[in-house]
Amino acid sequence: MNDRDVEVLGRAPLFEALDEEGSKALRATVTEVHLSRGQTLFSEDQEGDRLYVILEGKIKLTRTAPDGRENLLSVLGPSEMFGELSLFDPRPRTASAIAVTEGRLAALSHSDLWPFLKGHPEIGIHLLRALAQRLRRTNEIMADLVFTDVPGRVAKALLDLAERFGQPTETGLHVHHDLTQEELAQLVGASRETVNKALADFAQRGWLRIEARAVQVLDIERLRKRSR
Amino acid sequence: MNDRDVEVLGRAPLFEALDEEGSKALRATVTEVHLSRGQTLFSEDQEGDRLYVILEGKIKLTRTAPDGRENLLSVLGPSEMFGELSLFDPRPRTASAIAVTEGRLAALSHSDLWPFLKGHPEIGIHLLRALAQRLRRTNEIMADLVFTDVPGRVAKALLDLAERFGQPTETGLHVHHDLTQEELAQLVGASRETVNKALADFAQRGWLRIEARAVQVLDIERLRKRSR
DNA sequence: TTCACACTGCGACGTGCGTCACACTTATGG
DNA sequence: CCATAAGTGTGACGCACGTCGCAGTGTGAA
Repeated sequence: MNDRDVEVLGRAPLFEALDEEGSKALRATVTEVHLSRGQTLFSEDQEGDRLYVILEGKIKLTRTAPDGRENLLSVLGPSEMFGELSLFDPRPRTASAIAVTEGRLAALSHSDLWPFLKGHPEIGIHLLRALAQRLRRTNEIMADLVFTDVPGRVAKALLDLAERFGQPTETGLHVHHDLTQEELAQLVGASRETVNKALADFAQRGWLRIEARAVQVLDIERLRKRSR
Repeated sequence: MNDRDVEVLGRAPLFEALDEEGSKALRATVTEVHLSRGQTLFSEDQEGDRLYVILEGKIKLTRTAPDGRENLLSVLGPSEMFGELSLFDPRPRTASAIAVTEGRLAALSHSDLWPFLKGHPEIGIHLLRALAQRLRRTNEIMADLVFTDVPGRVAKALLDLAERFGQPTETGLHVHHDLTQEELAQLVGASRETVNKALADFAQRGWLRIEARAVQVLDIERLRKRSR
């Protein structure tokens, strides 16, 4: 693990609260995992005894309905944590984790974490905050599913991805989200075709340019307006 | 506060982890609040410095869209806790809390809770578990919004309410949920009319009988099947 | 370079559910 | 106990979006 990895790890809620000493001790328990695009890290219904922090790349969390249709809970990037629910609430995983891009993860096992948590109660507070934020965000998304139409949800998703993964350029904001339109559709809870039409409409209006697994946002204000 | 209240309070995640001594100390900081049907306990966007545990009655948590439409996040009963998100993640409330029935609550202020949390780290673990469970549940509901049709969601909501508030009788399961059809509709993210038609259809098939703010579930198996 | 397969683009069509309209029934508080 | 409001039941209608079908466009493996 290089210096950059240490920095990325340090921004995860799990490490944020720790001083250098504690952080170093926890890092010592980390295993590194390498994934290539499409590879499954864990699947729904499996027992889970690990928690992950992304060092590099992107991961999607998906749920599969009994009939095989999928929906995407979230797309996560560097410094973000997942798989922790089964640490606090020991049950099988309720989502699968699949690599959207090639990447590397830091894996922390429950058996290492438990004693550490007890020895460092300040982490608990940070984790509670992280979960509270997630819960708020999830409630927000639920409300959107009920009240906002598909184009609006697509606009919202793009803005969120732009905020997290966007790179400013001369012409606008380059958002390399690495998602196929199918995945984007699963993320907003709509069909691939409808999402495609919404994107085409936005492009038509000059709000963005569509690229392979990416968009160039040209008029972020219009997009923002459409998302409300 | 009577013995029964103490017992109800003890089943809340906040008290669950405490021994009699700790529990007693925390109870000493509690203020009791009385509400009548329709009364608002707190509103969206307000600063929140309190957390509540229901002693008696039911509370709904609602969100209001900019255009005034509402959606119901959940309906809570005795021993259930709410308003804690702003304790861990200090921001204005993201939902309003309104009494569905007359009832009584135990209110705990953040300023009393913080030092207590630091002195009793075991509570943190229980709270993490409670939040993890809520997050799982919320993800479940989100998936239903995407994949399940309105009658299916109504069936699911009824089964959930039945589990939490149902009373067995000779003829079936009496579920006095105390919700109007309008509220039930907001809970499942549909219009009042559509929910009414779904209920009428279930009643028609003999799966349940509709009563004022309640249903008699007659064939829980059929209902369960329809919910999947 | 070529073949195969994944991804994108787009029109035709059907339908689940929201909206509107209105009648009827049940609470409730003055 | 009556008046008014709140809640329930049901049909007519339209539209957003899902499904289907197919053509065009990468793109990566051999």
